[in-house]
Amino acid sequence: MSRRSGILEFAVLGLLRESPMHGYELRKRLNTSLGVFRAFSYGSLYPCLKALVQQGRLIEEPGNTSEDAVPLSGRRGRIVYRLTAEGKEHFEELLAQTGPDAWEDEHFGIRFAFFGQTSRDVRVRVLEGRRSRLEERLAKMRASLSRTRERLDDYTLELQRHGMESVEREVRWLTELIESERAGRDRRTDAPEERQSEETGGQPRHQGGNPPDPSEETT
Amino acid sequence: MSRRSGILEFAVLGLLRESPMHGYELRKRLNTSLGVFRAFSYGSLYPCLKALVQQGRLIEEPGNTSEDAVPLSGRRGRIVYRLTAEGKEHFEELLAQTGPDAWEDEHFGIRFAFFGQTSRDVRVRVLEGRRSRLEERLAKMRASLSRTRERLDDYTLELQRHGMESVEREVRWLTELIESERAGRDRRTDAPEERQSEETGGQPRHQGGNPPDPSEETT
DNA sequence: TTCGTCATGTAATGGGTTACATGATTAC
DNA sequence: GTAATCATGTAACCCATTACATGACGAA
Repeated sequence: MSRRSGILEFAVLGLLRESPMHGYELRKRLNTSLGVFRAFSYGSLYPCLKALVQQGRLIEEPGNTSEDAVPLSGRRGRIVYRLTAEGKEHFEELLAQTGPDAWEDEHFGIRFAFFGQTSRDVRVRVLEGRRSRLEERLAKMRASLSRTRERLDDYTLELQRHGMESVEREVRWLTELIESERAGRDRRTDAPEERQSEETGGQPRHQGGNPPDPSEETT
Repeated sequence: MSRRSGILEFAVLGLLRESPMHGYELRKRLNTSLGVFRAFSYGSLYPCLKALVQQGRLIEEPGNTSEDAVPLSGRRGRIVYRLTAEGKEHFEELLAQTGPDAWEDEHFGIRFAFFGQTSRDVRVRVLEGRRSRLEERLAKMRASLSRTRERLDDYTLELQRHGMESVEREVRWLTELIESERAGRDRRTDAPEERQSEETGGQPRHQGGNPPDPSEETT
């Protein structure tokens, strides 16, 4: 019950995979690192966490994360959430999915944000999917502009012009990204299995234990 | 009951002010002219229309819009909606509002789309509101980038970089628009009341009676 | 006669927000 | 001792979507 699909679950699992956190902090990260697009509220976050616990993807642990300073007497309850093995597995399945959802406006951003944990071929597929999605949209916009009836006033026109430019810009951006993904050795359907190491610089995941500084609210 | 505020109502009133239409056509216009951003479905449109009728802002009229060709036997029911005097008044009130909602992502686009029917000072206020909203956002992004802890991987970084560029681009766009609005004579809080005529070319509103061509689905 | 498009509608659901309630801890 | 921030949670609502049901009409 309560499918709890959607973007939030994905983001939560992704962030918790990097390191365990409690809800309050999780929400902040959601609205800074990833939150350029969306801002989540506690009203959605906590129920989501609960559901994930019930599904066995997360476990709750009592407070004091790892900070030896300020050790016990952690503020009130302070429940730290950690991914279970099952949760990890589930997240990896989600990462591997390249369904048409992956390149819709809302999903794409969050997918991209976790590209660091995504295999190269999935990355490329998502980028290409996104690009062709946008190209469809462009075609439609151009068609609608050339339809001379349906006369729009100057403002509507300006709005569409600006919109189209934005989309074109994103297409160029995607093209660059795709090329640079391919540049990392890959003649397409040849090599038995890529070794991935220097491609993105291989940033270390899971450094575990965040600095004791909570940093301020986004307001 | 059923507040029915939101964006849809605004768009519906705005489109119907330009000329009466039936639901099906309305929806198409929603998804082409204005729909660069949002796509509405019948499931929201029809209930909205009904509510507006109940509130006395719209009246339903039976079929055959004004097309002398294909005169009677119009496809099934075909209910044409027309703004009442009260509806018109209500829409004008909405147009005049410059509450902080007006420059949020979702609202701004639709507000802009009806700038043709908006007075210049409101236009400027909305544009400026939007711009300072985006500038706030930029400041926040820059702050979060300079916070060196909170180390993000390359992809997250790239995403934020691209996001910031997009926002900066929109800010420049807004600035140009604001300047060109001001260029239309206006030394700010001086002139008793502007006469508006040549500012946007004064496109004729309300040409009344749309062409008999329904134009195709956006699919 | 069947298919595609036009055309209208409803019930169930979805995925989130707002506002509220609670309380501990820290800084002044 | 009081205000701000940290921290967790719930209930009520919002605004829309999906899937479905219905049916007329024109063209192949």
